[in-house]
Formats: sequence, structure tokens, C-alpha cells
Amino acid sequence: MSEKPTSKDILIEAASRLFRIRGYYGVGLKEIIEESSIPKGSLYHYFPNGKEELAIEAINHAKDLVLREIKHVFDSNDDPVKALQDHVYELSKLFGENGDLVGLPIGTIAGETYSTSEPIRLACQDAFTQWQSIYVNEFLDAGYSRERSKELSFAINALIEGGILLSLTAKSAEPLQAISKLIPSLFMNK
Amino acid sequence: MSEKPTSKDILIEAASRLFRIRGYYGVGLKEIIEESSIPKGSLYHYFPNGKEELAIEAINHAKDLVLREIKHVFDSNDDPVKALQDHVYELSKLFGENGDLVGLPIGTIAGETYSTSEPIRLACQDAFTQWQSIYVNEFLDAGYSRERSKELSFAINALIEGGILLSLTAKSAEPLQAISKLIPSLFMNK
DNA sequence: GTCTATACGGTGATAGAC
DNA sequence: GTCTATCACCGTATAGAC
Repeated sequence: MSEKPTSKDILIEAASRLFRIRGYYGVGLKEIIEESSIPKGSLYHYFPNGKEELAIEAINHAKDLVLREIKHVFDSNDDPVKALQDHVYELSKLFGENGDLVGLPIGTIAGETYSTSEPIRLACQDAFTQWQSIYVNEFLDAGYSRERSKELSFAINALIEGGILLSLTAKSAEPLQAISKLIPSLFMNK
Repeated sequence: MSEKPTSKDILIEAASRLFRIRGYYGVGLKEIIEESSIPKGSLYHYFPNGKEELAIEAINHAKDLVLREIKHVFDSNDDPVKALQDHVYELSKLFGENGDLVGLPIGTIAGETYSTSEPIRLACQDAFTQWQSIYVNEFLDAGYSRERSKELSFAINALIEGGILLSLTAKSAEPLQAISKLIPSLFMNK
């Protein structure tokens, strides 16, 4: 660990950041190699299947980042509802006003490619599923029924993806803040 | 009304449909003119600012469609909560399995362009705002406080945009159905 | 006002030198 | 293994014929 990052890692991180901000079709390979100062030939050495393969690794990279973040959120608070509420409030500060540089982790790519690239669609689906499985386990532990926990995991994921999109579009923290305030209502019935 | 559609209308409808499915950067002008059987020169006659201008009109077109749909939903049911629940359940049937041809009305374009085209970002923001203003008025009428109504309008919009994205990505009605079931919980506290 | 032909830069991808 | 040179194609946009 903590070795100096390989060319492959640098490419994945640059691609992940750019895809989040402008989506799959909105970013060219040229920009990715310029940003990472790695020649185009090397990209095809590491990713023989080109842009699609790079995108899948970039999606998995973003998935893992968010996964760690979600786990951390629940670890640092005994009450899962309060933990989620605080998490979304923190997101509102990240995505309001100057949130341009962050972007939707996966949503935009998913919306562009669900009908054109089955491998990318599956990578996005896998990310959503893994995030939600953390939610489900937390809600089960907190005493909600299995059915209710699963429904809640869909709703939380949709609220966060949708809320980030609204905040980015409005360049405002307000949408995510409103969502943060409403989260406890969702959990009224076990 | 009900005249035969002009070339401009045909272009807007084709663009709107394609942009919903693959986003702004995922669709080329070539495909739009092929689909609508209208020559490229005519496109620039009707939309001197090219793709960006066409996209803005396509967004407004999609916005109006959804706006009418939302109004209809509330008109056909006295209970706004039940109306929303039924609406999302109907959406689940539309976007599961064979929902490929429908696509996110505005979310994908918003996610791709919020940082690259200010005119398009504003058009998307306007769409979200207009949809939510319908929600706010309905919730006010139903007795919720102004603050709560506004929060709820953000949450409902995020749940629907996020839920459609999840259903498209999973090629399944399940995410939107789960969200439909949970909607009443959101409205427990006035 | 409608449509054809074309310009020209950028796209993802590849071959092969070092 | 790393990088350069180049490909064929597609992107948006435009000029100008009818």
C-alpha cells in the first residue's frame, strides 16, 4: 500500500473524476490522457478494450470510494437514521455553490449508457446494489422488517442520487438540505 | 392546434426522445436528422445556435409533457398522497423491463451539462422548479406548512428522478415500486 | 425557405519504433 | 513496456445551389 500510483491508477482516477462531471460521452480520451500526462498508446496497453473498459474500472473506483464513505457514516453514529441525515447534510455542503468539480458518482453515466453498453450498465447496477446492501443490513439491525429495509434502501439511494442531481443543477445546497430534513419521516413505520 | 406538425416540431420531438435515452453528448445531430428525415441545413435554419438551442427546446418540450402529466395525476385523485403513490406505481410499469425507449426526461442531460452549458443548465433547473411548484401547491392545499411543502416537493422530485434512474439501470420495476410503497411515510407529519 | 455538398477539427483506435 | 505517428470515421457547422 501507499506505493506511488501506477500509470493505470492515474488513468482510472482521472477518468473517474472527469466522467462524474460530464458523463461518458461528454469526455474524450484525449482529455483523460492530457489530464493524467500519460500517452494514448499506454492507455490501450492497460485497457485493451479502450474507453469502455476504462469506464468500467472508473465506475468501480467511484463505487468503492462511496462504499467506504457509507460504511464510515454508519460506523460513526449508533442511530442509522441520524447517521443518514447527517450524511446528506454534509453532502449538501459539498454540492451546493461550488460543487461543479465533484459531480454525480455514477448516475450520469448510468443514464447515458443503460441502453448502449451492457457491460457499463452492469457495472452501474452493481454499484447501486452494493451501496444498497449496506443500507439493508443497517436497517435490519435497527429492527426494520426485511421487506421494509429493502424498500428503504431503494428510497435512500434514489433520494441521494436525485438530490445530488437537483443540487448540481440548481447550484444550491437547498435540495439536499430539504431531503436531509425529511429523512426521519421515511423511517416512522418499522 | 392539431395542424400537421412543422419540420421544427418534428426535430424537437425527435431530439427530445433521443436525448432522454442517451443524453446530450450521446446523441449526434446526424442521428436526429436521420430519425426525423429532415435535412441538416433545415436544422440550422430553425435553430441558428445549433445543437445547444435544439436541446433547450427539447428540454422545454419534455418539461411540458411531464408538467401536464403531473397536473393530470392530481386532478384525477382527491388525495394528493394517494395520487402520487399511484403515479409512481404506473411509472414502474413504464420503466421496468422494456423501459429502454423512454429514458429520463431531463436528469441525464442535466448531469452532463450543468458545468458546461449555462443555458442548458438553466433550462433543466426551470423544468425541475416548475414541476416542484405544482407539488408545493398541492401539499399546501392538503394542509402542510409552507416549509414542509417545499421540502416535500424536493424529496418527491428527487425520488422520482432517482427512482427512474435506478429502474432503468436495473431494467426492473422494483426500485420504483419500492418507492411507491414508501411515499405515504414521507407525509406522516404535517 | 429547403436542401446538398462540403469543410474541418476531434473521435476512438491501431501499428510499430524505441 | 513506453510512447509516437497516423488511421478512418464522425462530430458540428457553414456556404451556397435551387
